[in-house]
Amino acid sequence: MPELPEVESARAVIEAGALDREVADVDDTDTWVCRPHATGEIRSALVGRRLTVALRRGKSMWCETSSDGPVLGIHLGMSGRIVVTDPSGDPVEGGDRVRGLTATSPDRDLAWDRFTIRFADGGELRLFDKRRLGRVRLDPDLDRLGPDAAEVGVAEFRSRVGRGTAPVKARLLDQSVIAGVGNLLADETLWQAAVDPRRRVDTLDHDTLTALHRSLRKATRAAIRNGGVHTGEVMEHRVAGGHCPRCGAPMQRATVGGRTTWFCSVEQGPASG
DNA sequence: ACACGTGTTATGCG
DNA sequence: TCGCATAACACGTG
Repeated sequence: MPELPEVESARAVIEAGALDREVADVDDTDTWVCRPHATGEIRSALVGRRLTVALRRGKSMWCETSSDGPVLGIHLGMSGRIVVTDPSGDPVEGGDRVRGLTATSPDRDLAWDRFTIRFADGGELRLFDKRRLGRVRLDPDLDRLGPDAAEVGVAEFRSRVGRGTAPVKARLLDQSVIAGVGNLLADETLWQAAVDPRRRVDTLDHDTLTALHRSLRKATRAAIRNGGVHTGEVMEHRVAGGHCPRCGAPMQRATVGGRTTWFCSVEQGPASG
């Protein structure tokens, strides 16, 4: 799930529930997820401190810590979720509302908790991640991320996305170009703008890039508002036998930018967009 | 049993 | 060195 909208929800949960609480203990024993740190390294850096602010850029989020402590970087990967609980153990509302209750259910598989902060008040912040592709690290390097997809202005969007010769979808997925767009949000954006995902960016004119920017902002904000990228208009039609919800033509499948891609065979065909 | 996947990154090639 | 494509990563799910 985690693309920009889901990460923003996770950040908001941390902001609403995990700040200004003293860290009593940390479980950082999963050194696959807590890379490249040795067990105990993140723990000793955080115990006694408090998270002071929760920030996000694209799909990366991070927390600053008190007393000039290190920055705690968290990336959800493909399946990570953040759960914050109050002193009585109940989850803070606001995130994890997409689907699957296992992250918050009391009988969840504890092996899927890959990183846990225990607060002195008894509550916790957990990274729940079945696939283990999430990452937790101190002082993450964020320099290679492009501007946030929800914030980037149209002129910068056109100049960055329009550079090069890659297919437009691959360009949208490149986090160093624009940060936050994943496979589903890219398909939704391209469908909204009626642009062929396979089209090279050097064939896109000024107005098409402008339309893409508008569609991206619209799709991103709608997804944040509605609870995730799965709420996009074309999402349920990304299946074999699916049809374009606008014109009724068959949806077409291809691999673009290394990812499964669904698009309208007519409106997003080679002769359009 | 087997293919697939919402993300990132190392590697290879022109 | 740059831009781009692909494989690999871990592992649950259909």
